[in-house]
This record gives sequence, C-alpha cells and structure tokens, in this order.
Amino acid sequence: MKALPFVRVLTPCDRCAVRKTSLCNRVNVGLQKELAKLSHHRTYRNGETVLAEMEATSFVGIVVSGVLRMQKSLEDGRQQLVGLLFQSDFFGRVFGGLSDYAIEAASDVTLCCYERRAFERLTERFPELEHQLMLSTLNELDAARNWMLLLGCQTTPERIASFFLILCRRSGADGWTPGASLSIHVPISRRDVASYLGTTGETISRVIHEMTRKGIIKIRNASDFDVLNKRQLVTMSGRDDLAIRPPTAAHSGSASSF
Amino acid sequence: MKALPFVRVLTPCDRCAVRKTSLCNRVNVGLQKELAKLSHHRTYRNGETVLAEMEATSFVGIVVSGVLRMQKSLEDGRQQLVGLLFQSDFFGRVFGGLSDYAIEAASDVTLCCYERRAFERLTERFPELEHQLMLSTLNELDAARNWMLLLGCQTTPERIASFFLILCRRSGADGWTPGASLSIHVPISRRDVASYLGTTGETISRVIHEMTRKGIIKIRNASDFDVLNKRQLVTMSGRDDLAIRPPTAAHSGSASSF
DNA sequence: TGTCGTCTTTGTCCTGAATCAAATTGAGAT
DNA sequence: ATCTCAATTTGATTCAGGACAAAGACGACA
Repeated sequence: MKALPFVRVLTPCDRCAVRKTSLCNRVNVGLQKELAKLSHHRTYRNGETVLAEMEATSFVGIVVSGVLRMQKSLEDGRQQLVGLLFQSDFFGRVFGGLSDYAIEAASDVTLCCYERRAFERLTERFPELEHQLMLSTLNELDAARNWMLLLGCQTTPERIASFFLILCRRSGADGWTPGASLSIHVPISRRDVASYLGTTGETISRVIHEMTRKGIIKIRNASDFDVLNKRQLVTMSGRDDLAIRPPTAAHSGSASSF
Repeated sequence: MKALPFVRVLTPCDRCAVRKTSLCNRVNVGLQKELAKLSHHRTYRNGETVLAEMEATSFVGIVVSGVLRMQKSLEDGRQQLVGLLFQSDFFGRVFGGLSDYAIEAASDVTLCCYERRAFERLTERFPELEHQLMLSTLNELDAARNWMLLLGCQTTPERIASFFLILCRRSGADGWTPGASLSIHVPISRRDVASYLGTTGETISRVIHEMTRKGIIKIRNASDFDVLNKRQLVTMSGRDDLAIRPPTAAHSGSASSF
C-alpha cells in the first residue's frame, strides 16, 4: 500500500450524504474508485420489499437515507423484526446466496447498491474490503446476541425501557447527564417496535403511558418523546450496560448497536 | 496460489480429531503450517469459565471436544444462553478486544487455541483465513437471528419442539424419513436448555412429558430421547424450515445452525 | 374543511407459563 | 451397597401480558 500522489478524485460519491460514515470511506482510494464504478442508487417507498425472505440476494449495498427493517416470519404469519438498518449501514447477505430474512423499507429509502457477485469479486481483490465487512458483521452479531438477551429474559417494560435507552444513545446523547431531558424520535411504526421487542402494540402503548405517569418520559406525539429522567429509565430497563456509550469506540465498525 | 510439490507435512494437527471438519482444513497448506506453529491445547472442566463476559479476549480457537456455551447475563443474575459451540466450531471474539458474552465449558472440553493478536496478524497475511472466519461469522449471524425469531414469537412448546428438530438435524438425520425413529442426545443440562430457550426447567419438563404422552418422543433418560414421530414434531414446532436440511450446503462454513 | 382509512389508545377478559414448594430420581463418593 | 447432594419431576398458585373489541386520534387527500 504505497503513498498516492495527491489528486482530487471527484466522483458522485464525493457528494454522498453518507460518505463520511460508511464502509466506503474506510478503504483506500483505489478501492473507493472501484466501488464507485459499481454503484447505483435505488429508491423504495415505505413498506416495499427490497429483498424477500429466501430470495437469492442479487445486490447488496449501503443505506443512504431512511430505515430498512430485516424481518423473519413464521408460516402462520407471526413476524419478528431481527434488525434495523440506518443511514450508512451495510445491507444484504454476501457470500452465500439466499438471505434468511426479508429486507423491507421501514420508511422511504434511498440505497446505494452493488451487484452482489461483482461486489464479492471485489472483496477477493481487496482483502481490506472484506475486513471492513467482517468488522461490521461482528458488530451485528454482538447486537443480535444482545437482542437475544432482551427477548429471552427481560420483561416487556424492561424491553421498552431498553429500547428507549438505545434510542437515546443513537440521538448522540453522549455522556451521562442524569438530570437533563432529551428528545428522541422513534423512526418506525408502533407495529414494528412491537415486532422488534417481541410484544404487541397494545402493550407498548400501555407501558409508555405508564412511563408518562411516572414522569420518566413525556409524549410529544406518537413517535416523539422527551426523556425526563434517564436514571429512572435505566433502572426500569434493568440494564446498566445501556446507560453508557458502547464500551470503547474500538469497534471501528458501523453503528449496529441496534 | 501455485501448486505445491507433494510432500507429506506431518504435524500434531494431522492427528487432530477435528482436522477434517474445522476451519484449519479449509485453508492452504502453507497457512496450515503457520496455524500449527501457533496452536496449543487447553482443557477445561464442566462449568469452568474460558473467557468471562467483558474480559479482554486473549485467545481464540477451535473446539476439539466437548461443548462450550456462550452466555450473557443481567445484573440481577438472569442469564441467556446465546449460543453453543461444538466440535470443530471456532470460538472467541476476533478484532475488538472484549467479548460481549462469557464462554464457559458446558461439559469437559479440549480446545485448540491461538493467541488472539498473533491470530489476527495471521489474517492480515492470509486473507483466506479471514474469509473462512467471515463465512462462519455470517452463519452464526443467521443462526442468531433465527433464534431471535424463536425467542420473540414462538410459544414454549414450539421452542422445545424446534430445539429437538435441530438436535435431529445435528444427529445426521439426513433426508426426511416420516416414519423412522431416531435417537438423539441432549448434550447440555436442563438448566442450559431452559436458558437457551428463554424458559424454565420446570416448563421444559412438563412439555417433554406431554410430548411423551402424545407419542411424539420416548424418554430414555434425562438427556436421551427417541423421536418417534417427526411429522408431529414439525407440526408442533410450527416451523417447516427446520424439517429439512440447511437450504444448500452452499454455506460452506461451520455448523452453527444451532 | 370534511371525509376516509390507518394507526394508536383504552377496556376487558383469559390463558400460558413463571414462581414457589415438595417429592423423586440419579450419579458420584466412600 | 448406601449415603449425599444435585438435578429433575410433579403439583398448586399466581399474574404478566396477549387477544379481542371498540373508541379515538391523526394524516392524506380532495
């Protein structure tokens, strides 16, 4: 990896909204250009399916704007949301054909896509690319196991409090400010939250109003809240680990704490 | 990657019980020798901790014999088993210091270990090694999400039936033999099964005996069963996807369907 | 500004599965 | 063989939270 002469490479990517934070900014310039050549944008409306469950993955990519949900379903229609993908997160199942879950637009979205096979060939030429993928996959795995803990042994109020804490963290509420109030936005529907937390919309509604009664939060509208008392929220969640920032920013991967 | 002259490289690894099926057999001979130089064995007794939750990962490796459990816990002591590792499975968190979960011996185990940093340096020199890791990490991620579905929206009897089906699959019960009976062995304690399935020992006991009453299984002893009626077991699990072998063996990675 | 359709909230009921407690079985040690 | 301790089973009770139903709020669109 020798030093490159200073030349400004102007591709559409330079104007990309997620350039700064996404995978493609963490690799060398040569690879960036290759990626740029391969990329194309796609847009989906809220609710549309990007890749169906058990469908062969024809492309992978990065979320430019909006939110994607990954979800699995049972024959009888029950559904579980197994992950959310935000701006600059990588999506799609590389190396191995069919994705185990559906990817759907949880809002209107714009995606920066790469044809899957071409992308995989690129990882062969550039181990660096595979390494970045590896890092974010490991983070996703940690997140998934964290969610198993939540689904497997927390009560519904605890799950909801945990979810709110994660939202706080995402809102860039750095540090620990016990007294301060913080407004957070829930970027997905009540139904999706319910499916994510393994509960029902009705129960969420009840718990949220109970939290209001206790002065932990204030409801602005169906998807915006003020957190009035973080300490209580942490107590309610039963999880000290969610009170603080991710251990070290050492995991240089993507967000995926979700 | 040029052809190598035919020389028989005899290292201790050649006698290794898991040689045929583990990661180290899926890489080229040069790398195999490097790995062999780095490896050392460790043994743990049932119940001992291999790596504690939030402890810096000093080594990674492969399970030679026995079963490891990965588990997370809440401050108040509740625990969730987030994965099991069997013979020839890779364990340990590479790239990023602390592991999010504890790794404990669920039986007496023998592990083939590599000092973590040295192993990571090897992945830099041999992208092939990182690729193999990537494949098994992706499989683990799929498995984790599959488990989220189980924990998030299946009933307890469904979970137990699903668990039994997975055990059937592991027992090498290939193909779909509706009538045949198959004996399976549960390699972990009732308590671990309960923690894995997000339920309690008592409930498991009740459900298992109910299954016996219905003629779905026969209890040999606390950890051995005969499956008498797979079709009913599948019906009970509510999951057709567990009835068949993993989609294609295309995921050339490790088992990890667990 | 009114109407429609969807999303959310509230009320009531009821069941699945956790909890607590006691009896039983089993495996290892002496 | 028998004792001991732990693991499992069985029983009784309780309640968290799911299901169903109906009312209310909100946003889209004309």
